[in-house]
Amino acid sequence: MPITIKDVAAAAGVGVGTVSRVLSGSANVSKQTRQRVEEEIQRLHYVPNSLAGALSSRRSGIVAIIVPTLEQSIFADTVDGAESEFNVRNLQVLVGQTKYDIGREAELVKAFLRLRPEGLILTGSNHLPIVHDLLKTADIPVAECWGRAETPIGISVGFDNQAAARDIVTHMIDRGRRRIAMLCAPRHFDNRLQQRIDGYEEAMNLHGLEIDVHDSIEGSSTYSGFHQSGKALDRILQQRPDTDAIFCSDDFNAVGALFRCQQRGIWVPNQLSIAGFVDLPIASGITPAVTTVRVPRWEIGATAARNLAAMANGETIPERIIDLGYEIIVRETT
Amino acid sequence: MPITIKDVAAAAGVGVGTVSRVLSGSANVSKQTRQRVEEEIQRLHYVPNSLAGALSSRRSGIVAIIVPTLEQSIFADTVDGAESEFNVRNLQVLVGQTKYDIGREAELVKAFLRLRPEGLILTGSNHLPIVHDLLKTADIPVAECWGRAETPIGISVGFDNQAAARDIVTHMIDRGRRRIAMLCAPRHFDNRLQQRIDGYEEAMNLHGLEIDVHDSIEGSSTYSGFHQSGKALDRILQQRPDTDAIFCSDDFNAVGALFRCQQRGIWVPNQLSIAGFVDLPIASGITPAVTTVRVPRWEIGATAARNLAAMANGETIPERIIDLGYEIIVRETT
DNA sequence: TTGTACGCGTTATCAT
DNA sequence: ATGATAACGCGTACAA
Repeated sequence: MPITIKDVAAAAGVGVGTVSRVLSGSANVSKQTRQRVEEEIQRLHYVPNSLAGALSSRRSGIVAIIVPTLEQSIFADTVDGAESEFNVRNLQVLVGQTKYDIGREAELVKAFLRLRPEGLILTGSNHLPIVHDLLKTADIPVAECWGRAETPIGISVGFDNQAAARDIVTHMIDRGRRRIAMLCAPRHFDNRLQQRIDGYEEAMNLHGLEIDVHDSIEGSSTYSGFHQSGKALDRILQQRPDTDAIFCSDDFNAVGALFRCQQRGIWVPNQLSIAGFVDLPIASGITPAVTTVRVPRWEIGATAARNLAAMANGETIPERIIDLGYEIIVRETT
Repeated sequence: MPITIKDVAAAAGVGVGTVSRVLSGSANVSKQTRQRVEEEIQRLHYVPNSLAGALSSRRSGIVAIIVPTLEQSIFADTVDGAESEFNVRNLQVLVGQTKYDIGREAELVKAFLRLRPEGLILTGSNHLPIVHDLLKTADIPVAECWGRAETPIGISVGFDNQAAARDIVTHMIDRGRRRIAMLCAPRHFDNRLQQRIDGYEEAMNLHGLEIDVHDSIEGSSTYSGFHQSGKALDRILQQRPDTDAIFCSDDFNAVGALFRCQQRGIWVPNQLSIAGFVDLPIASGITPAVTTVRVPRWEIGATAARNLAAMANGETIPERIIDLGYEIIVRETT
């Protein structure tokens, strides 16, 4: 019932090979035949079956990207970047969300691999052993994102979370703060947040300051609003009223803490200094604007996509570890 | 080189048919053979080729969703919902961003259709004619989202944008506001924003009030921060200093306008009333909390996915037009 | 319960 | 420049 390349060939009075050549833009087709074939393609609304093409050519034209979540626009921006770059290269993009579950990541990898993608983007570098096995035998270009993997499966595209955290905490110390607490989002099965904690501790230790890390959320539930960060702020100040600065593992928590300060009449930054991480639009939008670390979340996806596409075409990538850097954005909260 | 079902069959000493049955969970396989086959699958890290399977079975296990953008987390939440529901049904999800370009949408549809998806989710109901043709001959389940299409291609999953806008503007009128301006995001090629304008005008006309619609951004560039909404607010108040309320086409613009008010010392809601649309986390997070229309953005994706999956399985859907409704959330800015 | 063989819709090779 | 035909890797009768 569905119309195939044979129907087109028959209608145009040529062989299937010729139609295939027209479709792939091969030069070895005469002007007239090409036009006749193209007319039939139009007329019959013929849509080539890529599944069959992929099976034969061993190139699926499919790529995949797996992120923790599409909420909060953090990784969504990475998917945005990847999709944008893949799109212009005629690569179709599969997405999957792990919801911070390393097991679901493995399931997604397995499912995607069946579709024989020409490249795969993963978030972070903490994967189940089976994922490593699968990826090794699949032998396709792989990019691990958002961190700085020392021994990446394929390539690594991201930035140094620990150094970024260290730098922004150092900035607060330079501003005269001494009792700096850290407000941290749920760490799930991810190690990027741990790296940020490490960076915080690195800076604090270097200056002989006391470490004080708090979870923004009790238990392991997922982030659901600014009020949670506000309550976490309350807890911190209750335990240590002389806290003079708070480093948050992301802007959401920083903004939530800031709102709570405004409600309680705590003067930011004079009484309390606040810094975030990621640099979401809201960080620069609110007053006072939030000091934060700008991370290249869109570029991470875009760069990973570009490199994967190149590798899929047999090109060789100069650097296996691509560090896109970060930037300390000093605003009004510090 | 890559290992196929034949390799597994040979290794397990059975026919390919048996391996296929094991893979599909068919009951007609003896315990022992099944186990032997499964062992070999494990040992060889065999990953079935879905491209071949799809070609043979005529079921790709692929679905696709096309949204305007993944920025701002508005449609990203819809993709989140869709992915979540598709995922539990073992359907792999292709995503595409139109970037508000109706032509890019057509290209994406064309490209996705080659992969023979079992379902397709589109945003809105304004498509190029070619898209209608393609979809008609493809004959697959299609869902149009975020609006309330009267004559959907397949099904429609969303809410009544015009009624929602009308209701929230009516709410402001009920609160005693008379000079209500509308601050509108770039309308691109989308008609949902036009429907919100229609709703605003409907409410205003009903009460004999004067209509005053402003673009949040000069030209057609895309939204890039709260300050743009702030400048738009300045323009509105400059032209009509007696404006006593502003209805914004989305929360970003509402929040941007609110921030500007705070900077300028304009007392919200007493001096100026502000309402948004969508109900993003920031609307309830900031102080004063923003009155807005809560729209079921995650549910839109999830519901579309569930119904598409059902239709792909040959089930019949009771309603072609699924209206998920909306909710006026009155907070502190009105 | 199991194996065999055909067909799915392409691409690619080889003649012509 | 073009046509015929063999893979590609799997599902699925059908036969055994």
